[in-house]
Amino acid sequence: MQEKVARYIANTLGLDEAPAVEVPAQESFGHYSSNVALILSKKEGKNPRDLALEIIEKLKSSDKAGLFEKIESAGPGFINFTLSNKALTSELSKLAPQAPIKKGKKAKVIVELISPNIAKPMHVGHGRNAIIGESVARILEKLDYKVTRWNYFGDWGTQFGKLILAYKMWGKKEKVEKEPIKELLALYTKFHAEGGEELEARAREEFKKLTEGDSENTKLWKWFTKVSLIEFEKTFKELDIKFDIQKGEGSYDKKTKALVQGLLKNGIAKESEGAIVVDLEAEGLPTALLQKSDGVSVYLTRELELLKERISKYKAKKILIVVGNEQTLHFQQLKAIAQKLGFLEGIEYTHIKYGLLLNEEGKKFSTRKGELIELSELLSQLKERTRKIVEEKNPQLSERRKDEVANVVALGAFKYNDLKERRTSDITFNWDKMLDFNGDSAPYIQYSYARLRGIAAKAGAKPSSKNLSLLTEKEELALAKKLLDFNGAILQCEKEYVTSFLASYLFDLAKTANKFYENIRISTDEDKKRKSARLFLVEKTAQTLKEGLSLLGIEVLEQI
RNA sequence: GCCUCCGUAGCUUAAUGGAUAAAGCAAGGGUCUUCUAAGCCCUUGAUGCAGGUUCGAUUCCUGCCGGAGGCACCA
Repeated sequence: MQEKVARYIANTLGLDEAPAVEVPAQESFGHYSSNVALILSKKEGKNPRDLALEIIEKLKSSDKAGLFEKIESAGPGFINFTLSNKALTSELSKLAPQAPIKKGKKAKVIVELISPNIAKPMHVGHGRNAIIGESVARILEKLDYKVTRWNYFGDWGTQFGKLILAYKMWGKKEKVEKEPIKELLALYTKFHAEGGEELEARAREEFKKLTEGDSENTKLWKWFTKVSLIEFEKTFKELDIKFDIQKGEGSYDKKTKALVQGLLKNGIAKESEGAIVVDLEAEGLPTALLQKSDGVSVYLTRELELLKERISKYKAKKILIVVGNEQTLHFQQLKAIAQKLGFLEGIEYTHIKYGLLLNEEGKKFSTRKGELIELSELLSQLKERTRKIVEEKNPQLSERRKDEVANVVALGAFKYNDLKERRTSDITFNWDKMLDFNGDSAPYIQYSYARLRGIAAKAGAKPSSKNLSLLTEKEELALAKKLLDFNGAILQCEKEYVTSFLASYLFDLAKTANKFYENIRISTDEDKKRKSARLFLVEKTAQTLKEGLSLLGIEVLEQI
């Protein structure tokens, strides 16, 4: 909206040099004004204050001055505009129906949502990863990109040698079949408890055999993978996430030999202490390891193969990897090598990073101490606690209804908690915060949606965009203005792959809507035309809240 | 030791280099004969320290202090 006005003003005034006019992306001037501020950046030879005054003069004498109710200078370099109600409501009527944003033009995007480890439970961090990734994927789809959601799971490495050995020594088939991940984790933990040089050596031997295609080990490895994925699937379903492709690291291992040979041939890689490395000093990065001295590939090398496949086979134009901050260096090395190889011509390869989830003491959760909060456990606890809150607040609902509300509210709160924050710095896990359903939270927005739906259902009239000019109360105009900013919030999210703009937009919209129906009674409005116009506002707001939340992967309820 | 991220109100967070630094929670006060009180209204309260660049710095640069993460045979 502001951009539109800015462009309009620039056109009116013949300001071709766009840099002279800047418009803030976010409003910072009050809750209810339909003001638009222009900030004039310094131009050569011109003082911002003089420029502001000059523009105001031109605006006032222009033929379209009637679009604005107030045009005034607000300090050096600032101009305040107040859009006239007429201009505002005419914009609003264009929202029915709203034109979709065709920006992506079906370009192929791969989003790596999550990379869980086989035979280990997913913890809260994985949830954060998937929630952020899914929301970014949905936002890109909304903008007309063709998104492929990817689960690149960890099924390779020495720890699988340990697991295979542990199973051979102590494993029971029935137990693994009954509770796969729990049992496999127990075997892995037992292995570490027993410990010792000899066991470690034998585990390395088992892994070596697996890489060489030993049939018994391969069979076990495939089995562990299969049962783990079946169990993961339950959690993905709960989170409402579906993958287009699920592949493990192991499937890229064999090809790495040729890749490493090629890198050695063209001089990108070299030998060092029996291992094969890439020197990245010119890029300002530490040396990267490609192959261990025992000839086994590492994570980085397998990911290079993965990247190659994503570009050549899947024709991806953008590849977005959602993974925590702590892998920044790894990703930088990966990207630097890919660039040396010429993989990234015309390809965007981005690390969407997020802050670590820390325990209540502000430290990284330790796997060894068993501190990790399991995702499935967290989700069921969350639902249980939410169910109690529903029972308290809305005892009149039927039992089935209470379950449904608890599910949708609990998941919404959990997801919103991760999506509302922009920062890449670490966040501390906190039950109370997650269960706080007041204020800036998904339940607040879900509540507002349900209220609006309730009003629409009880109004006894139909919405219409015919007489929007009858909307003159400040709460109505504020809501109208907010509605116009939806697309802007989405585009802003896309720019930096950050979901917080949308989340805070939706919270703002819900807040504005709350003020609207708190102050303006709709069902008793005797002016039928105005009532229909108000119901149009109600309908549009509900639609926008629903669609916005769905871009965050959050559902709404008609009743709460 | 080196590199990266971070430091804003009692707590959790917001602010393309712009206006009087914005919210939520917590605390205190008010508000349900009227479309759902998970709501609405009011009050209290902040940029780690020291410089620099700029008409203007929470934002950019330098140093210091404090926190977290990473740094070739793990992923």
